[in-house]
Amino acid sequence: MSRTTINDIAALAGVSKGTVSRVLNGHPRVSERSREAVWRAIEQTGYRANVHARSLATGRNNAIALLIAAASDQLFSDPTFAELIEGVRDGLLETDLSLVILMGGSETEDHRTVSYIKAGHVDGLIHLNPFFDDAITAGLPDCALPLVLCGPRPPIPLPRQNWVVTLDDAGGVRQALDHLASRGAHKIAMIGGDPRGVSATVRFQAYRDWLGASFDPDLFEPGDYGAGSGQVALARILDRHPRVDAVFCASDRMAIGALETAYRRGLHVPEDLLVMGFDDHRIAALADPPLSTIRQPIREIGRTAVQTLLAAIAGETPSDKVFPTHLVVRDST
Amino acid sequence: MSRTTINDIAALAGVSKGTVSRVLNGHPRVSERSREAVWRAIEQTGYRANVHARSLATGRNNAIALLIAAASDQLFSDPTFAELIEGVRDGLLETDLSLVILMGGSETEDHRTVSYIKAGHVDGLIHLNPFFDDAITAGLPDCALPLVLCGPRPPIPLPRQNWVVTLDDAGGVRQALDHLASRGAHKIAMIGGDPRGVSATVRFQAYRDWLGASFDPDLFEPGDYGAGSGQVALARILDRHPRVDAVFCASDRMAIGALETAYRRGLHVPEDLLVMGFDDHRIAALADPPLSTIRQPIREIGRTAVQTLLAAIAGETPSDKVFPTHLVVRDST
DNA sequence: CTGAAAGCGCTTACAG
DNA sequence: CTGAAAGCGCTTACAG
Repeated sequence: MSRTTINDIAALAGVSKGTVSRVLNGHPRVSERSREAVWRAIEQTGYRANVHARSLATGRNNAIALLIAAASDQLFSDPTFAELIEGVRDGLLETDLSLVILMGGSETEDHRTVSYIKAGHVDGLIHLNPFFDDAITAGLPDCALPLVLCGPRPPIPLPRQNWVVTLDDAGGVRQALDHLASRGAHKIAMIGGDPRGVSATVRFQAYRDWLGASFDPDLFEPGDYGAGSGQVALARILDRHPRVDAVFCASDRMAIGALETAYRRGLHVPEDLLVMGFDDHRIAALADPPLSTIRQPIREIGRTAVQTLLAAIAGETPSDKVFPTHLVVRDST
Repeated sequence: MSRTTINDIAALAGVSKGTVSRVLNGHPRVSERSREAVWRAIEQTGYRANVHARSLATGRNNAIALLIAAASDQLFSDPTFAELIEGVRDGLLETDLSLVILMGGSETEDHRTVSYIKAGHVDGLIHLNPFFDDAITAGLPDCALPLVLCGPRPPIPLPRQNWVVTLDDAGGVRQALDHLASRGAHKIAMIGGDPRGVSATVRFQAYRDWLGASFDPDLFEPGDYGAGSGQVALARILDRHPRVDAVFCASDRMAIGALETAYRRGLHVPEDLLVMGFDDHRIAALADPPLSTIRQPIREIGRTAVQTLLAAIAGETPSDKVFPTHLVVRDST
C-alpha cells in the first residue's frame, strides 16, 4: 500500500534509478529502449515523483507565491483582481510549478507571509497589489528571491531582483481626460482608488498634472474601487460642486455607482453629466447607459508577470513591461 | 552564503543534530542546558528547518489544499466567500501548515487540481463550494486524503474520509419564510443561488417544501448570488406576478439588487413588498432600508473546517458539524 | 548511454 | 538525556 518510488520503477523497467531519473527529467542521452521501458512502468503503476525528495536534491521548490497585500472584502470583490489571478494561472498552465497564495492584512498575517517566504518555500514572488505601507513588501528588502510587481514600483526598499509588469496608469488617465475634454467637459471630477495603493496614487497624480493650475482638490474623492464607494463619492462631489459636467472613475464598478447617484439625482448621462470608468470589465458594456472606459489588458499582465518571473528564476534578465491602455467610447460620454 | 543547516546549529550548540531535531520538535526529554544552547544558536543564525527534508523524513507535507470548484467572477465577488477563507486562515494561524489554494473551472484547471492532489502535495483537503457536477469532486472518490466539505454533502461518490462542516441551510430558509408569513405575506417569491451548487439546491428544496401544495414555480427565479442577478430576477418575477408581497433572497447581495428593482418600480419596502436576504453580511445593515436576513456563522464555519481536517489528519474521528442560523429582523420586513 | 555512489537536510528507532 | 547511524526518495557528477 506504500507509494511506489523510483526504485520500483527501476526494477520494473530493468534499469537503474539514475536512468529512471534521466527519463523523468527529459535528459537527451537516454536510449529509446530504456525510455520506453521506463514510461511503460510509470503508466502501469501511476507513479509520480515525490516532490520533496526532488526539491531536496535539486534545491528548488518548483513553487511560486502570489502575494496579496490586503485581502479585504473590497479586494476579493474586485473582478479585475480575479482576472489578474486568471492571467497568472494561464501563465502557469504549461509549467509544473505550483502556486501558493499568501495574503497579508493583519499583523499576524503579514508576519506569517514574510516568514513563509523566508523559510524558503518558494522560488519567486508575484505581488499583486503593492501598497505604499504594506508590511509584506516592507519585510522583503533583504530577500534574495526574484519579485515581480503587478503595479507601479513603490518608492520603498525592494529586493534587489525586482521587476514591474503593469499598465500605463498615467497614460490611461490622460486618455480618459482628453476624451472628456473633447466632449466638451470643463469641470472634470475624479473618483480615485484606495490611496494606500501605488497605482491609485499614480492615477491621482496624473489627474492633478493634467489639470495643472486648474486642479481643485474638492473635485477629487477617493473610493475603494467598489460600486458603493462610487455612489457615495459622486454624491459628495455633487454636494460641493453641483455644476460638475464630467466624472472620471478609477474603476468601472465605481463608475456604475456614480451612474446610480446620477440617476437618483435626476441627472441624465451623458446629457447632464459625462461618466467614465477604467478597466473595461464586462460590466462596463452592460451598464445603463453603457460605459465609456479605459481598457487595460489585465489578464495579459498576469500572464506576463509569470513569464517574467520564470525568466528571472532561470537566471535570465527580463525587463520591465508597461502595457498601453485603450480608450473605449460608449454611450456614457 | 549557503543556507544554514541543522549541522551548523549542532556544531554551534555543541550537540548532535539528533538533539537539535528533538529541540525543534519539542521532544520532552531534552536537558534544559541543550535546549538553551540550541535555541541560542538558532536565533543567532536565523536558522529555519528545510521543509522538504523534513517532509521527506516524516512523510508528511504540512500543507492542506483549499479547493474552489468554479473560480468565476461571481465567486470572487462574493463577500461571504471571502469571509469563509478568512475563517480558514484563522484556523490555520496557530499551526505551521501552509495553505495551497487550488481552483477549478476549466477542464485544464480541474485536471491540474486533481493531479496536484494525487501527486501527494498535501495532507488534507477543504472544499469550499461543492457543486453537483464539479470535476474536482468527481476526480477524488479514490483519494485517500481526508476531505472536509463546507456545504451540504453532495449525492455523488466521495473519498471515504469525508466530513461536512456547514450551516443548516434548510432551517435558515424556514426561519426566513416563517418570519415573512408572520408579517402577513401571502405570496412569497424566492430568488435562489446558482443551481449547480449543492447548498443552493437545498435552499430551494426547503422553500418548495415549506410552501407545500401552494408552491408555484413561477415565483422562483435562480440567481448567481450577485446584486445584478437579484435585480434582474425580481424584475422577472414581478412581470409574471405583480401581486407578490414578499421576496426571500438566498444572499444579501441579491436582496440588495431586489431592493433596487423595487425602488425603480415604485414599490415601497416594506409597505408594498417585504424583502429578506441571507448571510447577514455587513452590507445588509447598510442597505436602504436595512435588510432583514438570516445570519450564518460563516467565519466560524471556515475555522471549524480546519479543526475538523486537522483532527482527521491526526487520525482522530471528528464528526460533521451543522451550525444553526439566526433570524435578524430589520426594516425591510 | 548507463550504473554505482554520494549527497540533499531532516527524523527517529536503537543503544547506552 | 544523547550520539551514531540508517533512511526518506530523489538528482547528478563520475566513471566507464
